[in-house]
Amino acid sequence: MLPSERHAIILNEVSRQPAVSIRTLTVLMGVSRETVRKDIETLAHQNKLQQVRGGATGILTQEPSIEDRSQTNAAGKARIAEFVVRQIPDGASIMIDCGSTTLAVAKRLAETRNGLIIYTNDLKIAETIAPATRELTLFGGRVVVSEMATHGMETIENLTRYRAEYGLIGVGGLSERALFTDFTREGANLRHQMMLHTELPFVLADRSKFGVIGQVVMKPLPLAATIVVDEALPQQIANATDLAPHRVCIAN
Amino acid sequence: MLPSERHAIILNEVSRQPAVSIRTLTVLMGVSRETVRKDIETLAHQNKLQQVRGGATGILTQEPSIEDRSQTNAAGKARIAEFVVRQIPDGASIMIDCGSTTLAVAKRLAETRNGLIIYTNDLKIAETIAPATRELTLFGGRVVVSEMATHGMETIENLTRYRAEYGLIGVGGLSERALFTDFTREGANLRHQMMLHTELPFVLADRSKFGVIGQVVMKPLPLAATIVVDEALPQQIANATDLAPHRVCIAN
DNA sequence: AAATAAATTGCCAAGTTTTGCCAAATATGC
DNA sequence: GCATATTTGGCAAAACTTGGCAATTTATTT
Repeated sequence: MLPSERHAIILNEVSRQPAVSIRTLTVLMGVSRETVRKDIETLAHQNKLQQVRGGATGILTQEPSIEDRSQTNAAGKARIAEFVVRQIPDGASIMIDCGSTTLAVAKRLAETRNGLIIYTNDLKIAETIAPATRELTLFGGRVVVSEMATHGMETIENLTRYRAEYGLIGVGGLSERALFTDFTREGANLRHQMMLHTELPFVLADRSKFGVIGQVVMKPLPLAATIVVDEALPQQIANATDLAPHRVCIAN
Repeated sequence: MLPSERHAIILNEVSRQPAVSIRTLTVLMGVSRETVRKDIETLAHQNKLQQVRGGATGILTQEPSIEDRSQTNAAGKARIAEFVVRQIPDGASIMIDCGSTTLAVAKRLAETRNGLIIYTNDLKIAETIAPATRELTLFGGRVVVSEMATHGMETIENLTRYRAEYGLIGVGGLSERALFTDFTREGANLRHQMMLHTELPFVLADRSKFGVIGQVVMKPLPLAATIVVDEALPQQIANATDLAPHRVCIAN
């Protein structure tokens, strides 16, 4: 039994089960405890699995990134993600905006769908959803390092060449006075263009966005846009007349 | 038993099983250890299988992730990285090709430089080098998932808008007969364009590329191109006349 | 619930086996 | 007879096993 064979077996085991014990592996492969332990050590060093006392577990793809925004109202974002994913079938073409809310949807899509055709300007989303794609297109341009996403004129130029069935679009804020707002002109412009280039744009706003007013007011949404929130809109916002023509869905 | 017979048998074995040991093959074919080892060496060199300690495995045991490729000749790549980084000052503008060798350089740049202006088509490189950048531009286009980099016509269109002082360009193979080669037409084209859009293109080829012949032959390099290797070129390659006008640096 | 005993596991070092690599000798094919 | 292929032998490096001991976990007793 070659080392590489053993490695393949171990990786196969941890991929099928949450964890494997060294003991199990020794009888399975007919080598000593110590050998198995060192194999696991090697593989752990390569980030192929995680070494734990008595054996190994699969790598936890959930890296605890310093993304504080992803933590904000994570439960609400997960509910929105679950709701939106139910509307989208395998093989759909989707344009995905950057942001923590859309990232939550991308994660869920990666887990439950495949053969997708994806367009995005967010590097992290691209990486997350890559395994579930048939085609993956990244809009080029200047990278805003704090968001790890491309923005600007060139990005929009890139974007306007494409058209997708579904759109997943975030917002900076959603308030009574200004309705949809964003923090940068470039971001607002990009999001608006995304909505224009998708058949069914979903505008995602978890409750941490309620009452937030950004510096840039967004143009009125296309009529096809569906607004998805994780709890009922505050009365003042819901009454805003400009919101009336749009479908508002509460994910739960 | 002819060499070609043995090769056929070995390839047949690795295609039916995940791995074969040298020992098994010696009794199967009735030849010595050393002969089998050299057969495997030959076939591995032709990319027909993968040589591992004690035997061989099929070429597609599992997708050769970027992490794995980064580990082949990691020491050589690190030396190349160290050498190249010494040529590049803080604040320089650099165009970086995708690949494991260029990734090694990007890592080192991130550690020791800052205020860089970076252009790249590789998502992983973008993430790695982001903290050290003053400006970071990603070329858009279709993402090749196995490499996590954009390729194709649109990427080249994006690229041709820019111009940088330094270029870090990888290669698919470097051989006597075909000189610089690549595995895809798109990749070769992209790399060529990158060289045309930089003042000082560094072509990086660690020794794992020596003797490798890709399907696509690259156009002659611009005269400004400097070739960086981690050990002296084999004599046959060094003698190739097309290489004469270029500066060849050995990193050590 | 606390203390103790038993079993499991991690880690280390020494000893054994296997393997890679090199060079010389031998065999094979043209 | 010459060039190439293969085997052989030897050495160093790497991998594997074994046994021991301390640390940790689990079971049992008080």
